[in-house]
Amino acid sequence: MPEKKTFYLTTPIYYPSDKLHIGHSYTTVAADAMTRFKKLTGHDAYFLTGTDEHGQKIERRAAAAGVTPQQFVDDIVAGIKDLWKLMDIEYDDFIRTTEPRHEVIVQKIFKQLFDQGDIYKGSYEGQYCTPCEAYWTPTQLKEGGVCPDCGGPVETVREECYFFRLSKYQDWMIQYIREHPDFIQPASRANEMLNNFLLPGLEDLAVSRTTFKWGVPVDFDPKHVVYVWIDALSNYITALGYGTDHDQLYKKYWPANVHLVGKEIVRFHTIIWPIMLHALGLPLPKQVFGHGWLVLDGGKMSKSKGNVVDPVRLCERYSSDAIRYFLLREMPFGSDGVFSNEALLTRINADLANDLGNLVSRSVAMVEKYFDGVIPAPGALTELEQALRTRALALPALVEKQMDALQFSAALAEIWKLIGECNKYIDLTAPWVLAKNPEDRPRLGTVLYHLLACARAAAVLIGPFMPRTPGRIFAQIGVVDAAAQDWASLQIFEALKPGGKVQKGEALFPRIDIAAELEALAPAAPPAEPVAAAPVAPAAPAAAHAAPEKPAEISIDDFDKIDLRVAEVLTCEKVPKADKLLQFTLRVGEETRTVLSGIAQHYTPEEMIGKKVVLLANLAPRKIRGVESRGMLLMASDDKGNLRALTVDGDIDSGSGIS
RNA sequence: CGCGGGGUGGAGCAGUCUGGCAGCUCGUUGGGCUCAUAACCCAAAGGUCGAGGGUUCAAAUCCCUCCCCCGCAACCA
Repeated sequence: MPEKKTFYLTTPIYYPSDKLHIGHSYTTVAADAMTRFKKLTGHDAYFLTGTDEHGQKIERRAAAAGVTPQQFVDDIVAGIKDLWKLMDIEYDDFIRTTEPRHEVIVQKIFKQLFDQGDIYKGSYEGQYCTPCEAYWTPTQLKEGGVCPDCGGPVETVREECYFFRLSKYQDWMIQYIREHPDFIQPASRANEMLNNFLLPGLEDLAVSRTTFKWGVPVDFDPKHVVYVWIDALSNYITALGYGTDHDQLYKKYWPANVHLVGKEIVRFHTIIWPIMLHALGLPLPKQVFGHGWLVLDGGKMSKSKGNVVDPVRLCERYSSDAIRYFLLREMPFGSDGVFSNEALLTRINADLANDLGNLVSRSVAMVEKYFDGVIPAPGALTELEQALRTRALALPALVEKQMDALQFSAALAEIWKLIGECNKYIDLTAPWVLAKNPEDRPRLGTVLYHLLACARAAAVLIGPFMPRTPGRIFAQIGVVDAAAQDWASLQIFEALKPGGKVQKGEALFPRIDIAAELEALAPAAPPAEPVAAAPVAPAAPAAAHAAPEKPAEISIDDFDKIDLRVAEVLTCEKVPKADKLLQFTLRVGEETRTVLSGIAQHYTPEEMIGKKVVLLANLAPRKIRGVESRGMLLMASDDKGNLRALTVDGDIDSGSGIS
């Protein structure tokens, strides 16, 4: 018996500063499906996921929440593990970068790179804004060299810091990518890396920080902590015990077959990580696959838009298998895809309820009705059965081919062709007609047997994608033998034994009333919006849409702090090199002032000139693009991305107060 | 000229590398069937393949120019 082929697969380790959303589920479900598929096809597969728990952001979040960083991440990680359980994610290991097994090795790696001269101590000199605690590059600074964030002065600060010699390996990396066209997938991302980062030249990378404490200390220089690059990326080997004296897993599984990553972090996995490994003298992962994003109707998912999709809610409502199916089926794995509730529900109804669920239901119902639930033996075959068998027997190879290219959607489409064939086969053979003539009874048995046999094959094949469904199908169609549930059994069309009993059960995927569900899924009523019909809406500054929670109740005294004025637009022009900015000159009573507003995508300058608009007049001035903006124009916006300016009903002098 | 992705029936997409009848799912319309979860099956309508030019016997596909959309960056509500 030869050793099983190993297959090591990873997801990124997620940053536990918030609950995860459906996008994280997407990557992880894909990894899980791939792992299950490899295990099903006889590989020794190993699936790693985890969390990247260090860094300033978590340190601050924890402080804001009044807990230690460790408590903070423990809490969120517990929620992440619950989510993976809910979605039937069967990882072989879950690494947390705060675990000692990881931290010790990170220190060791850092030390080794330092000792061999690939990490050196230098200093980072930059323009630092103390109130904002941020460095700015010369190009980011505003006119007059002030902080782009707060408009205050910056100072040249020199911070001691360790650097990793990326530059030394740049040419090697370029050559490696060119010589290994499969290393970065999809291929278009390789071009992106070369053109954007490698060919222009790599700079050495700052790999330590002294500005925060929540990280792995550099053991030989403890005022530094190891920055995210070396800390987080190392997880893929520290989890395997690399660098310890119990490194069997590392020896067995490294190099990884594929790192699944979102397209936003392809860069780190295809430049920094390979160079790190190369410097350590270790082999590189065979492939980094940068998949696309789930994009929402209204654009990218983001907390500030309040359009984050919560996987827990969807799984509880429609079953994790249905959600897993949707994620894997809806779009090709490399591209972006649109997520919408309607698309989800349509998929569930069309593919799972109508095609698959109903096929099992009608097949089982006929066996019960015509054969008292006993699986009939097949008799003589016609071309129809031959065609069905040919397709079913060819299917495993087709699915495997698609899976090896990480084309989950295409793999599922192959399986659904068989399901479609079966539904058509029922129509062509019309078993209910056969049932009326006793002499057609053998033929009827043949037809029903083939339906059950195909359902069995489909059930085995969908297991990696929808782990809960095969068992439910087997129970209904009378598969009890474990030998009829594995990959090898797919080469035996008759693995389903005649004589067994079918058992009609609940609908596998109940059909959904889409209109009603869309209502139910609609987000809680959006906060009252400062709509144009209420020109003097005492609303929060136009950022209301960015805060899904309703603002706290305020008193009239609070409102009195806000100085709203009618302002007349004297001039308006586009700010060069800024997509969204319009620069206004406003008359506010006797006064003239300059205000910038990021509405260029909604209004042309010509449209605005002459309008009487509503100005928040006592907002602290702020420099934007080097121009001081004194005040803010009030805008109404909805969650569809529409934006309209508040104006005054009828004529009134500019400068008039608003209350 | 910052980087990248994209524009294909009403919607969402495949096909483009390697030129050869424009395809899939959903939706719409008509028909069939009654085993089944009002499911299933068949058929039809619907496309200047973003625009223009070029190469070719032949272009969604290759070359050139242009327009538009999205993401990153920048900036902003």
